[in-house]
Amino acid sequence: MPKALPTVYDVAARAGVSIATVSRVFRRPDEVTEATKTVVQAAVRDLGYVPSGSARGLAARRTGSIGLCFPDFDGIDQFDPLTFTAGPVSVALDPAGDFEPTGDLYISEVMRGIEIEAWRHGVAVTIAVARGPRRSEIFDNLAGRVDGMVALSRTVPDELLAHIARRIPVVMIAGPRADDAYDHISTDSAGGMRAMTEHLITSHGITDLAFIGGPADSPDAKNRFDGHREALRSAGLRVARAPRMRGDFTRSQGRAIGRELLAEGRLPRALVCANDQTALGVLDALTRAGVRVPEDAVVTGFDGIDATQLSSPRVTTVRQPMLELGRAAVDTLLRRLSDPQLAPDSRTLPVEVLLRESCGCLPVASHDDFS
Amino acid sequence: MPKALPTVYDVAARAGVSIATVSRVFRRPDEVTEATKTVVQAAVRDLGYVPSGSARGLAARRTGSIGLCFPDFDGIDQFDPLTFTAGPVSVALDPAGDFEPTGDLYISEVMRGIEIEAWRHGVAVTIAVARGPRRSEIFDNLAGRVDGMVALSRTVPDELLAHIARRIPVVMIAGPRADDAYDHISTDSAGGMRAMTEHLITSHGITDLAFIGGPADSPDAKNRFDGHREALRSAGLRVARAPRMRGDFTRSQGRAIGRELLAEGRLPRALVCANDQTALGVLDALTRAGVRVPEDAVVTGFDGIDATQLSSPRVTTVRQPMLELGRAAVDTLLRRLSDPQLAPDSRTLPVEVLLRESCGCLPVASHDDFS
DNA sequence: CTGAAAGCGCTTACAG
DNA sequence: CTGAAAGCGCTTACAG
Repeated sequence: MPKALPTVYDVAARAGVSIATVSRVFRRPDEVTEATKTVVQAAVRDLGYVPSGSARGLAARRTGSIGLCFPDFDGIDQFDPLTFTAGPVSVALDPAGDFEPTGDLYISEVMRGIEIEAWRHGVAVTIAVARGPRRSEIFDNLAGRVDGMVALSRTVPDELLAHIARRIPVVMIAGPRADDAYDHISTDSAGGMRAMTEHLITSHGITDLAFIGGPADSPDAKNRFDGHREALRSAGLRVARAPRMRGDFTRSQGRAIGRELLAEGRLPRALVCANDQTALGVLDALTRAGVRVPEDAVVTGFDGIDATQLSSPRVTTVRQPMLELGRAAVDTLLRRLSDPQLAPDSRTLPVEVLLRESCGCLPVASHDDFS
Repeated sequence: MPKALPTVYDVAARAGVSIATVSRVFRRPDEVTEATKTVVQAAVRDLGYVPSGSARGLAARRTGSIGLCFPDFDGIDQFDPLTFTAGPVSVALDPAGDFEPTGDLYISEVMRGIEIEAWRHGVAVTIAVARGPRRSEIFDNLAGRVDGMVALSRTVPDELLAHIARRIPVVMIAGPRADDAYDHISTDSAGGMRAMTEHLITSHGITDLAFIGGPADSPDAKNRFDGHREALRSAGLRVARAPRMRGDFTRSQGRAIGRELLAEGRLPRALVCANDQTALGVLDALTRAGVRVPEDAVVTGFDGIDATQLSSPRVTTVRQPMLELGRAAVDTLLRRLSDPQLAPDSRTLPVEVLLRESCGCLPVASHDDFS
C-alpha cells in the first residue's frame, strides 16, 4: 500500500500558504519572502515532498531533459536474464587471449560529451537504446518525454525520425545530412582519411595501399573510403572501386581480416583501416604471425580511441573529436530550443592525423619476440 | 512561433473517435477493433502526433523511466564553454606520452549494465550528474521524474538520499550498506583483496607487501585495504595500520606514487594497489625506470578494466563484475517497483582473481628494452 | 468495443 | 509578495 505521495496541496496546507507559493519557493525563490520560504521548506522536509516531474513537465510545457537515442549497443540483445550467483572468490590463471574491449568506445565518448554539456546547462539526459522489434515504440516514448533529442545516424528509419522531428528538435550525429530537416553534426571523415592516405603516399612513398572498409550501410565508412580514393586519385594511383575487404568495425572481425590477408600470401605495403578496432584486430593478427609493423606492413586506423595508444606498436590514426561531437550536439540542440527560428545548422568538426609507430613515423621501442 | 502540438483531442477529432479510444490504441491496442486502430493511426501520422510523456506520467502515475545518479564524473566541471573551430585537417607526430584514459571506466561499465537491463525491461534511463553547488537540486529534479533510482555511493549526502527514498525506491551501488533504508548491491571488495593478498603470500612466498590505497573517503578503498590486512593477519605477517601510500584512483597519481617509491630506494617485493588505474600508473613508472615486473617487483590491481590486458606485462587483478553490478541494480529496482512489500535486499556479487604476468604466474613474453 | 468524465499534480498569468 | 483559478494532455475505472 504505497501511501499517497505528498503533493503541493499537502505542503501548502501544512505551511499555511497557497499552492502557488509552494511552487514559487521551488521555481522563483526570490519572489518569496525569506519567512515564507523557511516555513515552506520545513513542510517540504517534514512531509518528504519531491515535486512531480510529470506534473511540472505538463504544466510548464518543458521537461528539462534531452534525449539520446542510439542503435546497436553492441550485442545488447545477446544478454540472458541475470541470474544471481553468490559464491566464494575464484582464483584462476588468465592466459592472454583474443582481447575484445567491452562496450562501444565511440558511443561512450560521445555520451560523455553529451553528459558534460547537459550538466553544464542544468538539463538531464534520458537514454534509450532503439533496437529490436519494439524499436519505434521505444523511440516514440523517448521523444514524448524530452525537450529535444540527439540521435546517432542509423538509429531509426528516416520516416520515424521525421515524425518525431515535427514535435521536437532533433540533432543528428554523424551520417549524411538529412536535407534541412534537422541540425546535423559530424566530423570530417573524408578529409581525415584523405590526409592519412596522402601522408602514406607522400611521406612514406607507399603506392601499394589496401583499404579495409566498414559496414556497407555506414555513411562514416563510406565517407572514409571516399577520402581514401580522393587521395589515390590526386596522386595518380589506381583508384580502387571497392574496399579490399570489409569488416564490421569490431576488433574480432579485424583479426579475421588480418588472417585472411596473411593467407593470401603477399601483403600490401599499407593496410588503411576504416576504424581503430579493425586496425587493432589486423595489427594483432599480423604481429602474432611474426609480421613486423611497420617494416613489413603499415597499419593505420581511424577514430583515436584509447586502445590505439596501448598497442605495440601504437597505431597511427585519425582522431575525431568524439567528446566534442557530443558536446556540440547538445549545444546545438539547446540553442535551437531557445530559438526555434534558427536556420538548420550543419557543422563538421575537424579531425587530426596522429602519426605514431605503426606507420613508421616514430621509432618502435622494441619488438616482442613472440617466443 | 512553435505552433501548438497536436494532442489526443486533435487526433480523436480527426479520427472521429473519443480521446479514450486514441489512448487505447497506444496503451491497449488489442482492446480496439482493427478498423478503429487503422483510422486512429492514420490520424496520428497525418498530424505528427506523439503522446506527451509528462501527461502520461501524471495520469498513469508512472514514468517508465529509472534514474541514474553519479558523482564526480571525473573533471566534468573543468570544461569551458565549447568553442566551435572549423579548420583543415591537422597532421602531426604524436610521440608516446603519459597515457591517461578518457572517462571513468568503472562508471561506463556499470552504466552499460544498467542500459542493458533497462532495455530488456522496456524502461528508459535518465541520467544526471550530481555535482557542483546545485547538486541537490539536480538530484531532486531527477528523483521527481523517475519511478526509481540507482545511485552510486558517495553521490549525495545521506540526508538528501533519505528524503528521496521516501518517494521512490533507491538502489545503492557499492559503498557501505545504509541500514535497511534502501536496497544495496556491491561486490566482494574485501574478499577479493584478501584472496589476492593470500595468493601473493602463499603461492609466491612474498612477505614484503606494500598496499597502495585509494581516496580516504572511499568505502571500496577501505574494504579492499581491510581484506588485505585480514590476509596479512592470517598469515601471521605484520599488519599495516595504514596503506603505505594513498592515490586517488587515477593513473597519473599512480605514476606519481611509482616515482615516489623509486625515490625511496628499496622497493617492496609486492605493490598491492587498491585499483587498476593506480596499478597501471605504478607499473608505468617502474618499467620506465628499468625495474622489471614481476622479477624485481610484483604489481597487482583491482577492478579488471580492459587496460589491464593491454599493458605489458598484463596486470594481475581482481575482476569485479561491473556490468552485472549495473544489471543487478536495475533488476532489484524493478522487482521492488512491482512489489514494494519486499524486504530490503542487500546483495554482494562475487569477484575473481585473475592471475596474469605482473605477479609472475604467467611468463612474460619479452621485456621492452626502453632503448 | 467505445465514450463521458474525473483526476493526475503542477505552473502561470492575472488580480490584489 | 501572495492567492484563486484555469489549464497543461493524458489514463482509467465506470457505464453502456
